[in-house]
Order: sequence, then C-alpha cells, then structure tokens
Amino acid sequence: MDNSSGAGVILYACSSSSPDSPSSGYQTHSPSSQSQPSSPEEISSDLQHRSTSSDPNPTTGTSSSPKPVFQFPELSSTHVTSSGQSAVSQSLTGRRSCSAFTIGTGGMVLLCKVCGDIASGFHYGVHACEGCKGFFRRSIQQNISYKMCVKNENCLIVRMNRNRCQHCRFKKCLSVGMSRDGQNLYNTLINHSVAFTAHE
Amino acid sequence: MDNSSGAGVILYACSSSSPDSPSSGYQTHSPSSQSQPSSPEEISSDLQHRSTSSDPNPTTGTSSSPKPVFQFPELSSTHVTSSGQSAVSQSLTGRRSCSAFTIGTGGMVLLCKVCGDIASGFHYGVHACEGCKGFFRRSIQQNISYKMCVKNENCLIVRMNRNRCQHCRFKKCLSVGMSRDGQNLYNTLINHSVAFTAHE
DNA sequence: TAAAGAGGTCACTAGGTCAG
DNA sequence: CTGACCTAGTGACCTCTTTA
Repeated sequence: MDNSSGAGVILYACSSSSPDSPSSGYQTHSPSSQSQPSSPEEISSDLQHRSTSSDPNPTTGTSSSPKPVFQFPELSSTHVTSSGQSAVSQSLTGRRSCSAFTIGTGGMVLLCKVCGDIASGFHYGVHACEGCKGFFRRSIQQNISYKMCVKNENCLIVRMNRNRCQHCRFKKCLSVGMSRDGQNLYNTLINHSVAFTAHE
Repeated sequence: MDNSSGAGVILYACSSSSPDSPSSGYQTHSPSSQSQPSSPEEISSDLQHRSTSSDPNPTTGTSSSPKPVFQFPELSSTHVTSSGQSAVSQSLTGRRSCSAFTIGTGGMVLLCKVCGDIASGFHYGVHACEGCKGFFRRSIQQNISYKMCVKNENCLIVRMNRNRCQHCRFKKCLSVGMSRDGQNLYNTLINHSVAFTAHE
C-alpha cells in the first residue's frame, strides 16, 4: 500500500521517555489542518505507523489493512467516494521546503516551525522543539504578556537567538499555528462556517 | 438494535477489526490526542495507521466495503444533518439535533454523545468515539476520582477541548447515559429523556 | 460465518519539574 | 526563564467474546 510504503520515517528528537522504547523514530501524524498564517506549508501527510526502527513488534503478526480515510467534505459539498480508495495523495516528504529533511536511512527529521531546531514532536498543533513547546506552554498558562519588542517586531526566530525576544518568539508561535487546542481549527472553521451553516 | 432501523447505513469510524479483514477503514484523529484533532476540512490526508512496516495487506477477498469516515467540525455541531435528510431514526437522536447525519451514499455517521466527535460505535450504552470510550473505561475500571473542575463544572465538552477538564468530561459521560452495562440505562434514558445529571 | 462491543496495548503528547 | 526529562493520560488500533 502506498501509504505505508514510501513515506520516510519521521524522526523526532526524542521526547518520549518510555524506558524500553528505541525512541528514535516515530512517525508523526499530524492533524494536517493547521492553517498557518505565515508559512502555509502543510504537512501533507501523516501517516503513522508504529513500528519504530528496531521494533520487532511482538504482537500479532497480522497485517493491518490499508485503511482508507476520508475527510469530511462538508465545505466543498462534494461527495465522498465511498469506495475505498480516496485519492489521498500522500505526497509526503516531497514538498516541505524547510521544515523537514530526510536522512540516510530514509528517516525524516522534522524541524520546529518556530525556530528551526529539531522538533521533538507535534505540540500544540505544530511540530515544535522542546524549547518552543515549553515556552508556549508557559506563555499560555500564566497569561504572560511579554514586553514589547525593542526592534521592529519582526525579529527572526532561529535556534540561536530564540531567547532574545520573547515578544517575537511568542508571536511566531502563534503565527505558525500553535494553539492550546492543537490547531487553528477554530479560525478555519469560522471562515467556512458560513458556508456550512447556511447549508443546513 | 433499534438504530439500524433507519434507511441509512450507519457508518462508524471504525471499531471492528477482524484481524484479517481488509475492511477496516480507520479514521484518524489527530493527535489529538490529546490533541488533536484534525482537520475537518481539508482533503489532505491524515491517514494514519499503525501497522508495521509496509504491509500491503494481503487483500483478502472478503471485501467488506471500506468504511468511509468523515471528519466533522465540532463547532458547528449544533446542526449536523447535512442535507436536511435526517433520516435518523435512531431513537435518541431524534431529539438531539446533532448526533447523526447522513452522507451521500446513504450512509449515516453518528456522533459521540459526549464530545461530538465521530462515534466509533455504541459503547457503554451510548454512541461514543474511541476517545470517550477509552476515557470512560479507564474511569470506571480504576475508580478514578478526578480533581475538581476549576471552573463552574459546566465545561463544554467538544472534541477539541475534551481533555481539558476530566471532571466535566466524566460528568458528561454519565449525563448522556454511559454506564458499565449500557443497555438498561440507555432505555431508561429514552423514557425519561431528561438528562439526568448524574453527580458522581 | 460476520458484526459488534468490551477491554487491552502502547505510541504519543500536555503538562510538571528542576538543574542550569 | 529555559529546556531536557519525566509522568499521566489519551486514543487509535487490536484481540477476544458475545450476539445475530
């Protein structure tokens, strides 16, 4: 099946801490929907599977089936092909210009959308490193309002200087789509909600 | 069960999974997990599956049709019946405007009574998604008593934020009728359509 | 048989912790 | 304050058992 095949394994920096787990590579599944105001490159696919690189996967040799999945087309009103195949073009790896790259083994490393560091997972709706994850968490937990940017509010946020300007870092977090609920679904829906509700 | 009475085919998100059957059309949600979430609307994929490395699935002939699955944006959950059809003959659903809707093929998708996500089946007496099913199972197995709601104990439980307040989520589970032996309670609820506020 | 639900598993993340 | 590490859940997927 296509989905399981080609896609590279996505390697996160680590993050999980199960003692036995090889921890090297999982794969991500991303909700794929975040609408990102700034950099609209989405993750395109998300296929995930369990076996990590070295996981023997003791349980059950049974192969799981291909599992077609459909997104609900409500907005576009198009129907859904109920036949299995949905043309989910999984163009995975191919097109992310900057937030992921593949490595020799075929694995793929995802980068933090905020600062470009190695992502440790999919946090608050985007792939993010531990640092930006923690920063964002703190920002939303206590309702921190950072002091104004001393420059033009457009500081470049990269790993090396991500701590220089909290204001711009937080702004970047939001602009790439971080949110408590994991995605900007809300805004997206609001935009379309007219069409949707009008329909019914 | 009564719900099958309606004309439409009821499509669950998945749930059945006979080992060999190719049929499983699983749906992903996003990470939801927690997070997760996933995007209702775009067509991009979000397919996920866990099976180990590329297993093409032996293609057995059994051919149960792959179950299409739709994402539904919970924000608009107040009205879901797309196409005004609402042939939902499902007893309970009748009064709840939001627990099912039909799709093009005539199938019908049921929604989780707790959070409005796509239901994966009838669990513990109500239609529930995998998440709420698992949550309720854990809650009753180990006798978890969740810590108090930090708000007014009336948190809205929808897919996006269902993990925010366990107390309210569990309360919602009970209030919609989930119970270890679902059936009886379910019927009971039909009779007294009033949602009893089980107060744990 | 197949289909459905109960319960189990475990990859994965939100949130907590605390040395630096 | 930061971020690497940890823990407690979460939920997608699975197996087993029961029912039609």
